[in-house]
Order: sequence, then structure tokens, then C-alpha cells
Amino acid sequence: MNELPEKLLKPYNPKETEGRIYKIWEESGFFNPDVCVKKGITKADGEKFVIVLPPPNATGVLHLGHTLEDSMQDTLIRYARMQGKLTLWLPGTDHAAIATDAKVTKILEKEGLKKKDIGREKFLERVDEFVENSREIIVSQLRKMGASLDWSREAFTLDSARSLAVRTAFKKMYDDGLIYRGIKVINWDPKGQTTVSDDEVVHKLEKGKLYTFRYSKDFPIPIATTRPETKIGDTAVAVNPKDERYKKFINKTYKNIEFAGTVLDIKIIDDESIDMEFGTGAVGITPAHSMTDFELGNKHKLLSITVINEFAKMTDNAGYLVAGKKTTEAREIIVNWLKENNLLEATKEIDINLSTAERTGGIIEPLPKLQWFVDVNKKIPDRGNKSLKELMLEPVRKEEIKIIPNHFEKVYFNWIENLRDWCISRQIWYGHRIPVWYHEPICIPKGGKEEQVSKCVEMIVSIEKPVCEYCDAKYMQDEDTLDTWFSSGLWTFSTLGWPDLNASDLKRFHPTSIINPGYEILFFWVARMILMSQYLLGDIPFKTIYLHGILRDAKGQKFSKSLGNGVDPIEVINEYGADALRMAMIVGIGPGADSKFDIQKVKAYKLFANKIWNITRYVLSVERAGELKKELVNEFNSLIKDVTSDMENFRFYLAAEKLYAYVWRRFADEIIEESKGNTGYGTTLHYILENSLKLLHPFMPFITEEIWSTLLKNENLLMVEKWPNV
RNA sequence: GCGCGCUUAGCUCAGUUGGUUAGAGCGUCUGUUUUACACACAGAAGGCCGGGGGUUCGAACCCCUCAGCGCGCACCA
Repeated sequence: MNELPEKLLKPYNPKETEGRIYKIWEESGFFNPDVCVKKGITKADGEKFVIVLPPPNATGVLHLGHTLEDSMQDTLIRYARMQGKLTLWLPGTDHAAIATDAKVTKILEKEGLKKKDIGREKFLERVDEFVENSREIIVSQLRKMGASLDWSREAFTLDSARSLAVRTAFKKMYDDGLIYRGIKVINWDPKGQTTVSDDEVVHKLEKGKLYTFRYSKDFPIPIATTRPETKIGDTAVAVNPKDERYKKFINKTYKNIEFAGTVLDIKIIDDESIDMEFGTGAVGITPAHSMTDFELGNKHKLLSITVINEFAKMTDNAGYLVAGKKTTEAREIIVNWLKENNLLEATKEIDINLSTAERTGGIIEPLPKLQWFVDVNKKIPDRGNKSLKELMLEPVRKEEIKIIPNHFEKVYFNWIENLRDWCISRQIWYGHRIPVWYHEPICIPKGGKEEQVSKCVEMIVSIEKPVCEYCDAKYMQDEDTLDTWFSSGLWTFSTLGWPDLNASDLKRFHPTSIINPGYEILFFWVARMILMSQYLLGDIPFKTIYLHGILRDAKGQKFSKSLGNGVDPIEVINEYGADALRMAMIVGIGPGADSKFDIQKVKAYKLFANKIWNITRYVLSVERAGELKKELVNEFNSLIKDVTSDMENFRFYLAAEKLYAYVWRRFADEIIEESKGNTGYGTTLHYILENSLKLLHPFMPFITEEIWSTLLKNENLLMVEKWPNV
């Protein structure tokens, strides 16, 4: 019998171990691929494996859902590193513009402060402070998980390097005609006081009423609407050209119709898009307050009258009955007016689509506004005359990018096919300021000489602040900021040194190997990364998209603050150990599948950690003697093969389960039991233990490293040992 | 409306290209303090793999169909 270290006589204590081990790893420098090359662990020109961490929002700290993807990614990264690949896992955080802006606004409100009162500069100082605090917590949480991230490359979506990338990308897109400024009906969030993109609008079905009415007694066609208050802005009625009922009215204009405290001019137009079956088969067209009507309005050259403002109140254009009223009040007033004038012909209960802003919950008001857009249909000469839509579709179609699970490809295609131009300007303060500059309204002639002033350029898109060549007036930057996903879209290469095309990281590490976000940000983020990378680099951003599902609580509800069902990952780690939490996040959770969090599962893997501990204790008590038992080695080798193949195919959820089954059910329960009383097993037991530790390391890095380095007193760290390929 | 997914043990879920007696965790029951581990061990009960039809030597897995549940997208006013 060998002497056993004292700590082996007690159950495994993750709390005492994990912090110490992480420190050893960090001090080794092996999280950084350059150090691995320098120390001869990996070859500089070897195969590479790169993941950029989906940057957590700086709105708060990590929740349990994050530990799901952190576990998956660290497992893949550690496996790759042990395979001897040039391995980089790059950390960072996301400024999450709207979310963070809203969060800090709320905090200020609690202090009795208003955003407007303290001003843009002071407000941004407060946000920076808040974000820095969140970032520090997030980083410490990632360390607790055992994440082998290369901290020397940490990035932030709003730091100076990323800002340069954003401005460069914007300018190039503008110069190529892919970014344009225009007046369109956009999704206005009255609560957040900003536009949001189509993707940031959440559609819900709600009980509502469909009102059928005529503008006046003399008006020949009844129309149906769910929003009577917008009808004050109507300038046309559209019918289907095939509709026999209304054919004779097409192209007639009815003037000076007295309607609910205002006067309307309504033209009857025909359009194929009108459904003859719905309502009365005739649609009142409100170009200013509906995206479809806006497009119809453009097509038929209709007048657009804005009757609702940014605060979801009726404008002065809306007539004496409702001007200044809230839209909800205006609706009631108008319905009453219709009733009083015997114009309301029917009221029907139907499900109506209620659109709200994803972040603030505000009810979306479609409004015409001057905004910045990304044109997704324009052909790009530099990119084979393909549009951004096509550039997004192509690599997935050609399987240069593989989506796991596969069925999300259809979801992806479906989204792109329905995609419209992307509204990228936001009226919030926190975010990347739009790199567009406007000349002061009045020119200040240089030296009092006026002759050049006519040449002053009104608007300049520029990476740096421009100076007027012809006069002394200044350029003022656009007040708006960019959609947060604009900068996130650059993440796979803005973190590697782009726009410097000679940056060594960019050359060595792009495209990345795999991206591992939740499926809920497939459109928001993954699609935008493909868009940006395809357009700006002419390259894919990653080869594989491994989508994970949503982690829910035991009842199947989403974790959320309002439900108060949050679980602090740090508490879980403190009680059960990071290894146990990691295993619970890996085993049995297939790609793209939602899963329910059960603390029992974590507990089970804590017991497994202890099992490994006791196996070690037993094996260490046995002398390394006798021949290697060929059968057992063969059996173990087939496990290696199996697990390796699972890892190569991103089936880590199966690999982990197999290791668990082997180590506990086979090695401990059978092989070790069999060995008792038999001599000559020593060498074999040591062989299986050591190699099991290697296989387990990507999944349970702390305990395996502790046993390997501290107890088995190996010279090299387990994290850079060679994976036992057979 | 268009699209996607799920339905496997009491509960939560795996099941890789179709291939022996369908697996895991938790729970339940019976026994065991056997010097690696009671944070353990030995053993047991529990499944017409949602229903029906088809392809196949062979189906939880492929095809069709029905039912229930969930999700995404959407310019039915």
C-alpha cells in the first residue's frame, strides 16, 4: 500500500480546489495560443480551432443560461487544445445599446434623476460606470466556471478598436450604396422613444374589434379597420381590381368629406394585394401609419398625413375632436362619433396583432421618419453582383456553413426570404454614434471671403470628424446611435484586428471554427455576422453554427427577474462545484433543445466528482505492477475512439454520458472490484485512471487537473496534455 | 396564413448513418456499514417509444396520416 495524501481521505472539496487550479492555469499562460506556441505545446502553423464568446450583455451579470453555453464552449476548446490545435477562445462583452440605456435610465429614475436633465455626456458617464461594474462581475463568473478564455484578447463591442471597425464598416457600406437615409414608416417605440428594427418587434395576438363603417353617408364603399383613430389620416381606399362590387368607383376622388372633426379627400385606388374576402374587401389607406399603406401610398402617389406623434398622441392635423388625445382615447371618441352619425355598420370581435418593443414593452406605433437603413436587396458589384440577402443565403446553401441542428437552416432561409431593409438608427444615447456629419446651417466664410461657400458639403460620412474645406463652419455629428447588432455583426473579425487587413490575429484566426449562441438570436446576431463577414471580408465568419436551446426553470418557465425564479450560478458552483454544474449543462442536452434546470442533476454530478476522487484514492493505493491487460486496454481504446468521434462531431452531450457510464459503471463497479484480491492489475488500473482523466478533462477540468497535477504529481498540466488518440 | 419542432419509464430527458434483451439522472422498493467511496454497494419494479397505416429481413429512428402541445415568421386592413 502507498501512502495517501491526507486530503484524499476526505470527500472531494471543489470549493477548496477550483480557485487554486484556475490560478495555476492562468499563470501558465496556456489560455493564450501564442504562449502555447512559444512553449512548444502547439505548432504555429498547425490546425486551428477558434471560438469567439457570444459577448454577454453588459446589462447585468451572468445567469444560469450563460453557463450552458460557457460549458459547451470550454469543453470544445479544451478538447481542441489537448488535440494540439492552435486554440483560441476570445472573450468579450456587449454594450447592448437599448437594453443598457433602458436599464441605466431606470436606475437614474430611482435616484429621482431624469436623463434629459443630466444630459448626454453625464448620462454616458453613468452608463460606462455601470457597464464596467457588470463587466468585472461577468469576468469573475466566467473564471469561476473554469472558462479557458484568452483574457489578453478581451474585447468590448463599444471600445475604441470596435468603434473604428464600426465606423469603417458604415462608411464602406454607405459608399457602396448599401446604407441609405430615407423617410419610411418605421417601428416607433413610444416608451423607449426610439425606432426599433423589425426583429426587435414582438407580435402578440390579442382580442380586439374590427369596425365596419363609412366615412360619410354619401361615401359609396364601407371599410373595415381595427384602428379607427388612424382613419383620420386616410387618403385613399384600396380595392381589388377584380372586385365587381367596387370596379365602377376606381380612380374617383371624393373631396371634402367631413369625418370626425376633420375633412378628408379620399381617392379610390385598385391594387392586386387587396383581399376581397376580408372585411368589406376595401381598405382605408393610411400612408403615414402603416408600413403596407406607406408602400401602397408610394406606389399610387398618395398624400401622407401624420396624425399620430412620437408620444402616441394625436397631432394637430387630427382635427378638433381628437387633437392632443392619446390614441386609445381617440379611438373611443371616433367610434362614438361614428355611432352618433349612424356610420358604424358592424363591430366584430377578432384577434388582432399587437406589436410591442422587445426591450421596453412599449406598444409599437408605425410612424414615417427619416432614418438610416441597410439595403438588403441592392446588388453589390464587388461581391459578384449579389445582394446582402444572397450573401447571407449562399454559404449556408452551399454548406460552407453548417447549422446544428440542421432544421434551423429552413428557419434561417425563411427569415431571409421575408427580410426587408434593416433600420439601423436609434434615438438613444448609448451606442456607436452614427459616423455622419452635418455642416452647420450657416457658413462662416474663411477670412470673410464668400466666393467658396457654395461648395460646402452639407453631409459627410466619415470615419473621423471632417473639417470644411471652404468655410470655417463646423461639422456636427448625427445625434443617433446604431442598432447594437450592427457592431455585434462584426464580432468575429472586429475582435481580431479588422479593419487592419494585415493584423496577425485576423490572418491566423479568421474564419472562426464554431459559434455557439442560443437559437433565439439566430436572426439578430448570427445572420448579421454572416452578412457583415461576407460583405466586408468576402469570407464566412465561422464554419459551424451550434445552436443551443433555452434553459428554463423546473416548471418550464423562462428565467426572468419579474418571475423571481433566477438561480445564481455562483451559488450553485459554491455548493456543488463548477465541474458538477458543467456536466449538468452538457449531458443529455441535445443541440437546439430547450431544457429544464434541475438542481438534482447538478447534485448527481457532484457525486460523480467524488466518485472520481475515490477511484483515485483506490488506484493510488495499488502498486503499478503487472502487465497491461490487453482486453481492458482494448475496451478502453474503443471508448477513446467513440468519445473522440463524438467530440469531432460536436456530440459532446453523448461523449460526456459515455464517460460517466464507463468511469462509474464499468471502471469502478466492475474492473476495480474484479481487481481486488487479484494481483497484477496495478499497471492497468493506473493506465485507465490516467487516460480517463484526460478524456474527462474537457468536461470536468478542475477535479481532473487537481488529481493529475497535485496528486499524481505530473510535471505538465493536464490542460495541455495530449488527447489519447488511438 | 406560411414555416419549424416536440410527444420514449412516475418526473426531467438522451438515443449518432434503421441492426441483438430501448438508456441516464432523480424518484420508488428490497437488502448491505464488504477497508476506495453510505456523496457508497448489490439487486428489483416500472416503457404496445402519442394513435393509425406503409416501406424493410428488421423501425423509437424512413414515408403517409390523425391527434395533442410548443415555437418562429407574417403588410389580413
